[in-house]
Order: sequence, then structure tokens, then C-alpha cells
Amino acid sequence: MSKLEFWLLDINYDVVGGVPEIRMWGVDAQGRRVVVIDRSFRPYFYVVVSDWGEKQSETLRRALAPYGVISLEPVEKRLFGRPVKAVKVTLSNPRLVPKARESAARVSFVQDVLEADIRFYMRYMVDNGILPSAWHTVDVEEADKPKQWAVDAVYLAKSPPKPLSEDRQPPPLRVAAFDIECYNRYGEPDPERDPVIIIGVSDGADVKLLTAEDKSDARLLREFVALISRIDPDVIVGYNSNRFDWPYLLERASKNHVKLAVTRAGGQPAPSVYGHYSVTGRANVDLYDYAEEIYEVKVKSLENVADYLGVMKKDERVLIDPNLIYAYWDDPQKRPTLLRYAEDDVKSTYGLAEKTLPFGIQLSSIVGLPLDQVFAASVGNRVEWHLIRQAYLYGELVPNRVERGYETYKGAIVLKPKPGVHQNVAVIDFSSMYPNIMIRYNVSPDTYVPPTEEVSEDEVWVAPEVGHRFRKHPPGFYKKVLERLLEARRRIREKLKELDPESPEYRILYERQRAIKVIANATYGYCGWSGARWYKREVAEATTAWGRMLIRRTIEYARKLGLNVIYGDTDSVFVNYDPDKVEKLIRYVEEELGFEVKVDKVYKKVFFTEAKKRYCGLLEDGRIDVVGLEAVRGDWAEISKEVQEKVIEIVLKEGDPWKAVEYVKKVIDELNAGKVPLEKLIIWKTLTKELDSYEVDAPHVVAAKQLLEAGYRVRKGMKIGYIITKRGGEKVSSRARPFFLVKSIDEVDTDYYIRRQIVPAALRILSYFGIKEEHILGGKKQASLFDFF
DNA sequence: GCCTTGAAGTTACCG
DNA sequence: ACCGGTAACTTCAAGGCG
Repeated sequence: MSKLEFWLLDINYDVVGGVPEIRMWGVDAQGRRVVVIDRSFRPYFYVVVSDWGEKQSETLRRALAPYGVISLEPVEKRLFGRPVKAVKVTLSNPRLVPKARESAARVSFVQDVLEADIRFYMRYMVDNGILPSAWHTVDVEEADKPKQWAVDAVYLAKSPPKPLSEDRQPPPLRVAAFDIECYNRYGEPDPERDPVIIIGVSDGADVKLLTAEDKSDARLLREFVALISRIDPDVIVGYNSNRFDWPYLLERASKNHVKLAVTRAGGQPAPSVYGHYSVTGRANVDLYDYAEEIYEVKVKSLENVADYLGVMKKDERVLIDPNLIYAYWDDPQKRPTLLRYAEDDVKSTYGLAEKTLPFGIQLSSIVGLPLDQVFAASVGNRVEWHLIRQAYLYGELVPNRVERGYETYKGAIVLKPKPGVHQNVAVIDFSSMYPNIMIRYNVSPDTYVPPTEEVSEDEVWVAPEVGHRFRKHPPGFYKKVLERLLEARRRIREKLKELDPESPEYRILYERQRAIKVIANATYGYCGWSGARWYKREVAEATTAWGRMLIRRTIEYARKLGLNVIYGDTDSVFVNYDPDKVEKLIRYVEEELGFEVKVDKVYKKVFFTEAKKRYCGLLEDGRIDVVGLEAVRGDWAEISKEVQEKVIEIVLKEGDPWKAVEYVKKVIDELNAGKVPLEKLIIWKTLTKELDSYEVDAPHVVAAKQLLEAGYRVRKGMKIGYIITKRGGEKVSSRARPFFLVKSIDEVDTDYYIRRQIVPAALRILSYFGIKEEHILGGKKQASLFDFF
């Protein structure tokens, strides 16, 4: 027997000779790739019973007999904080759990079946405190290695692994990025018909471009399998690989009778939870999932995301129209360009992995989902897995998912801003307001006291406005969970202060505290989500009610101090920066209200219109913040955003709105002269539902229908880029066309872009200064129409 | 039948 | 499949006028 330290990369299970075995794929301290097998674990679930004795035990045992029941064990557990009579039902085979669950549910004294939907390997990790993307120590015995397994050693665990320090660095991981190009002469490539023509693979040092000869990809697929096997990556990354590359490769492989044996167990990738493909023994990460969370990037193409993250600048790489890939392939002159394009794609993908994996690794170990699942899982699922882990530690049963109706409740307060330019404004905001409210007032489903229940007043916190009551003691589930998270984050931030920001340790811990913050902040939203296991409307409702109270009291006190409250939203107040008074305000909130606030930023100048949630400000270092305005929205043409940004800059930095008018006029002249590139006129909008379920023919819907007609695949979730042209009727939508079908500026309805894009975006700022449309369009034909009225 | 007006539908933002 | 609050656009139908 020996001790093994390993970092857990992937986990799965199989049933061998009727015995389930957990397989933990990882990297050990010497950099060897290992599998640790545990055959001692058995699946189980709980039944909540109204009664438990010899008779019930016999009945249940009989009902479950066909499913290999091993034991029935009454246990002390709680559900939503209340002790319940529960029986732990242990089975021999994880695959029989669903059937056994149904059977158990039919037994008369069984009130509920719980935790039967926790996947077997997740169950194993939760129960043993095992964390993916983290180090463990385990007593092992070396075992025979099945010959198709691509690892250095296989071990049998003598007992379950134990987690080591969470701050320890991950081992050096081998990462491979891949990207495929398909023949697409007939539009969207169809794996039934169109071969894969290029597969690019990068291991960070080298890029290999595998190509198909004569449009036959059987050999190409075999080469890909061989290359992956040679690189033997721990992490395989792609861009949209779960939705495109993997399913496409698998289908081509099947057509060509090639086994896509890229897993460490010698098998093929397999569809798995959250729409991701599992590549056993490796982490298969789709970076598109990460990109979806970068809201600053509106059109989430690989080149845009790589550009934004500073991985590869758009103007320093080869870009070709994806629809013309086949043409570049067919033309020997152009094929080298296509190859460079494929190379840039795969290099960008690798670069993206370098930027994002450190965060992914930390998120994975905090919420407890394997690295390849954590990006693919929704925010709700991430929070939920974090909660499931904690529930186990507290002896709380995991509630079942239940179908519920949708309920609304009141949210945060947004103040009407004071319009105009304000100098020297401090933004004061609450640190993690909602998590801290839940901690302070013990807001949780298990501490909630229903109206029917009588308790003495001093035992409960009563939420303002809504009157929901929560027991002060004992600490509720959410409180315990959030306190632990915030405390961990505090500790890490303390440690960060002592580290060199350029060091790898710093990077790891920085990403870790960021991941913790993300989960803590999402927990409030989770509790108000009707799909949540720990959903309780009153919990969410009380949290926002306390939030409103806090912000109101803060504003009141600020005014009492003589501060000018200019604006506020949810957990922030904007006041004139009088350091003494601001200091007093902060002390008041900390001492009287018991919450932490800080000066988040100070604006040299900040400008508001009458609208909430939209403003712009000049910071002391000369940077400009734009919030909510057209310039930061993805559904305005680039030209309008550019104009607004520049107008804001002129107004804030030079204080001369009329100078901005001159600038806007200049841009309009350029547009009229046909000097504005077509790309700046594209308007992008998401297709949020199926095309035929739209009630209104909005411009992007009309454009999408044209795409469909032209033979393109149109799917929910796509961003549709369109340009408004002259051709068509009165309705804007009748003049919308997919952007790439518009070939010349002459087709463009420049009047639309002037009157409905550029001018409104500029006037959003300028109208406060008395500037009107005719001042911008002055002297032009359009203005005379106005004068007429 | 034409024009105005406001509601409804839609998207993307803020915190 | 995390929440509610908000602005702003386009379409569409109702209402007023004649």
C-alpha cells in the first residue's frame, strides 16, 4: 500500500461484474496521468416515511427487491431545517436507481423520495468531500492497467481520497485546442453529405493542420485520433465544440466506420449533462460557453472574443467569409489562405483557454462540478451544486425539483436622476448587499416562519413592507453558506495583499476570489428562481425589501448631512463628494445599519438625462464610463454608437455641446457622401424565439426570414445582422436585409440611419443642452420639413 | 379611409 | 432556465375625424 497525491481532472463510473466502480482521472504530483478506482461505494437515495418499523421495513424491502436493495437504514436528517423520518435506501447498481425510485414512491407510507436524481459520481464526491480541479491524497494499491487506457498507472483506492489545501497550484496541464472546417458548397455543412476538410490542433507550441484528400475524410479522422493520442491532452478546448465540432466529427466518424477513440479510456466522446460532450479522462471544455458570459462582446464569434480578450487582434488575422470555405478549398490559389484562417482559429482558441481556464478551474473546485461541466452548466445549476455540497455537510436533505407556477415580487429601488452635468460625484455602494442582508437577517427557506405560525416578536426578524418573518436562531442554510463564502473571500483577499501581482500564486488566488464572488452574488437570484430546489419566494421578496429599506435610510441620512443625492440604483448612491460628509455617511451605515459601504468611484463629472439606468461619467484618471446608453448597447449600429461615444467625450472633457453638434454634422456628411463603411451600419439583434412564434414582424425577424429563404439555417439564439435599405415599403422592417446581402452603400437608406440612429443617439446627450434635431440637420432638406410644422 | 395615439411586442441593458 | 426594474424601439390596432 502507498500514498498517492493527485489532482482530480475527470470522474466517471462503470459497472464491472455487477459492481459499480468510481474512476477518478487525474494527474499526480510527479506529473503522471493516473486513474484511481474506488469499488467500495454504492448508490443510495432517501425515502421520507410517515412511519417506520418492522412491518414498513418488510414492505419496502419487498417493493425494492427487484432492484438489488442492499440495506434500509433509518437516519437523522433534516428537510428545510425540520427533522424528518428518513430511511437511506442503498442499492447495488446505480443504473437501477430510477426504477427503484418509482417503485419506492408507490409505497403507501412513503411520503417522498429524495436525492434519487443525484448522479452516482457526484454522490460519491459530495459524500467524501472530493472536489474536482483540486488536490487529494489517497491510500492506494497499484492495479493492472487495461491496455486501451491511456494513463501511466491505475490504482485501487483503499479508502476514499481526502482533499488537500484548496490554495495549492494546479499541476501543469497539457491543453490541446482543436477546430474543424467542413466542406459547405451547399450552405450549412451537413455531416450526412459534407466531409470535414481541415482539423486544426494546437498544443500551445505547435499548430498541426490535418487536411482531407479528395474530400474524403476517413484518413483525416484517423489522423486526428492519432494526434490527440500523441499529444494526450488533459484538457481539450474548442469553440462551440459541444454544439458543432464534436457532433459533426462523431457523425462523420460513424459514416466512415472510424472509431473516434480520443478518450483516455479508448472510447468515443459521448453526449452528457448540460449539453456537453464527455471525453473520459480529459476535460472537454467548450469556450463558447465562457464567451456567452462576456456581455461586453455583443457578437460572440471566435475572432471577436479573441480580440476582446487580447488573444489575437482581429486585424492581425486571416478572416474569410465562413460561407465561402468550400470555395477557398476548391481553389488551389486560395487554399493557403484557408489554411491560415484555420490556423488563426485554433491559435485563438488556445489563447482563449489560457485566459479562461484558471477561472474555470477555481469555479469548478468551488461549486464542485467537473471542469468540463462547470462552463456548460447554467448559473442556476452552479449555485445549486454549491448548495448541494453544503447541504450534505449540514445534514440537510436536498429538496426535489418541483414544477411551480411563476410568481413575481418587488425588486430594488431606482432613483430618478437629477438631469445635467454634476462635478465631483462620489458613488457609494454596499459591499455584496444581498448576501449580507441574507446573513444579517438570517433569511432562508428553513428559518422562514409562515403567517399561521405563532412566535414571539423578539425571536424573529421581520422584513419591512412585506412582513415576512425569519427566526433569528439557529443560523439558516443560506446564512451558513454565504458566511462561509464571504469569509473565504476575505481570507484570500488578505493573502493577495502579500503576493506579487505578477506571480502565478496571485493569479490562482485572484481567480478563486472572483469565482467565490460570482457564486455568492448569484445566490440571491437563485433563491427567487422558480426552478430552484431551494426556492422560496418569501426569501427573495424579503431580501429585496430589506435592500430597499437600507438604500432609503442611506439616502435619508445623506440628505440630512446636506449631501446632494443625484442618483441611486439598488445598492448605490451618487452624492457630491464632500469627504467629511461622505465619511460620516459611511460611518452611519456601518454603525447604525450594520452594513459595509465604500466609495466605489469618484467622477470628476457625471451626466444624467431624465432616464434611469443611463448615464456617463468622467473619472479622475481621464477614463470615461458609459452606462446603459446606446453606446454600450449591442442593438445599435456601430456608427451611432461611435457618434454617441464621441459626443460624450466632447461634452464631458471639453464641455462644449455645440462642438459636438459640428462633429455629428460631419459624420452625417460622410454618410451622405457614401464614406461610411457598410459594417458600421449593421444592426445586430438576437432571435430570442423560434421564427414562427413571433407576433410582430420586427426588422430582425424579417431579415431572419430572408436568411431562411436564402437557404441559411436560422436558429433561436442567433444574432441577426441587418441593414435598412431603400427598397421596400413604409415599415422599417420591410426595408431590412441581412447585412451580407447588401453590397453597396447606394442600397442603404441613409435617411433612416441619420434620423433614427445617429441623431437620436447624439440627441440623447445633446438635447439636455437645448440642441434639437434641426440644429444637427440644419440647412438640409430634412430641416425645411420641420420648419414647415 | 386617413391620421394620431397609445398599447403591445421586443430587446438589451443595470445592479 | 438566477432576479426585478427600466428605456427605447417598431408594429399594430383602436379611436377620432370627416
